[in-house]
Amino acid sequence: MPIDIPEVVIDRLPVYARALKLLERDSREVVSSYELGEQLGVTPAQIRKDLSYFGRFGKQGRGYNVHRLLSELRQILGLEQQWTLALVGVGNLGRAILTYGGFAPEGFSIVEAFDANPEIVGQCVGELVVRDVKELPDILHRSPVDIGIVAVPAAAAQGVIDTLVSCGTKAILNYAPIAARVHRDIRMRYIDPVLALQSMTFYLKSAKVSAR
Amino acid sequence: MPIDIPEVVIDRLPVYARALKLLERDSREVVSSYELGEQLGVTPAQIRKDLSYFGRFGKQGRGYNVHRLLSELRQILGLEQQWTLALVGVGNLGRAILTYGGFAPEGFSIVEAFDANPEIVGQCVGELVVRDVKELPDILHRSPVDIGIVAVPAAAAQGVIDTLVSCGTKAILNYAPIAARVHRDIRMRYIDPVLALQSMTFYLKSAKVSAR
DNA sequence: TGATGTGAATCAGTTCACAGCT
DNA sequence: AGCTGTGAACTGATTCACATCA
Repeated sequence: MPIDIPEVVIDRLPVYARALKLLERDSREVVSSYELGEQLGVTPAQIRKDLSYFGRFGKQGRGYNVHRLLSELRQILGLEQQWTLALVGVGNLGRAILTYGGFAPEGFSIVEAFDANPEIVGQCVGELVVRDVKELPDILHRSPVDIGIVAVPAAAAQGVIDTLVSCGTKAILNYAPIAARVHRDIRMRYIDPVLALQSMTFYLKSAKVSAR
Repeated sequence: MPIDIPEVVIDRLPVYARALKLLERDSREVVSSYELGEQLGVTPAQIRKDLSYFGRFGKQGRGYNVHRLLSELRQILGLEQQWTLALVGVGNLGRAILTYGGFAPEGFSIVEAFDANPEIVGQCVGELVVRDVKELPDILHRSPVDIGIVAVPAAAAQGVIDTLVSCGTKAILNYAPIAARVHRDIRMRYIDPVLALQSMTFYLKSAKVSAR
């Protein structure tokens, strides 16, 4: 059913949901596509068109009921559900991910953590005991997770991703700086601050004169 | 000069550069758009078209000289230069950013760190002493940085971004979960793992059956 | 009056396909 | 023979503009 909806549209829905959450917290009852667009730096037409893929949530002359629209979006995106995640790689970065407080309130709970380093295996980080990555297939076959988080060095990342996929993981959040190759029905998102910086410098270059 | 080149093209160049770096390390002399495309999951035509915005770097019948193309891309993107960054927000996340080893080898050096919490101000993290964010305008006016990194709570983020911009910062890497409003000649990149997860769940939803 | 929802028009990005070079 | 570079064709996304409704 939810196919042939452009992926860019899906990517924007969580942004809308986040803005609506703020509006709801401020007890706003109704919002127009114009106001929402203003807040998000998006055209009103874009918002209306995006939403129209999923239904008719607005009232002409009035706008959208904030609570109603938020709840529709949460339904559409599956944000009402609880999602389980397994983290692979408990170095600096992995630790920061484990202790980051932003996932749990959104329904994302990291239920397993793996590392290859024997000095790290067995450590407690937060609520979790770090497991040996060798046990990953066993553990995840027994109780699969919805999403894998990859925070291992570049050289190990493709292997880890392949293993996760072979355990039935259908979505991966990859922090490793590689262009991973996966079957196209596996969802992949990249968190890659270096890439982000390297594309901005193109625009800075012309302006930049001297070193500090 | 470098205007009306689509932004998506610029975003892909660092990806190409990264792949070329690997090839160079493996002492590969020449690579075709086909092979590069294979490795990156991109069509060869895309690569050739992207590169053609900047020049004719290939040899018909042969492909691209790896070293030459890498060095051209580094030039185009400004990766030969050293870039200075200021971090705002030295909580969990900020600390992870400061200790992350991936920036420095790419020429990005964090030269200032700011926080609003008096318990954090004055602490040493890595090489840096954390400054009070109140001193930020003074310090950055005196010695500006190229890029700001924002790792403060959502509620504080827009204010911090405005301050950075008023100090002449032209590019911002934003880790805060907000849709920031900035003048369009300020470059902004978002690092937002929650958004990434929330768009993937849309696709998982249909498949998901039971809870763990 | 003031907003939505949506076909149609436009704009942007990708892929095709092939001439041309080595 | 093999691959680049690039207009042209195509595909996809955004914006326009307006009928429609509260």
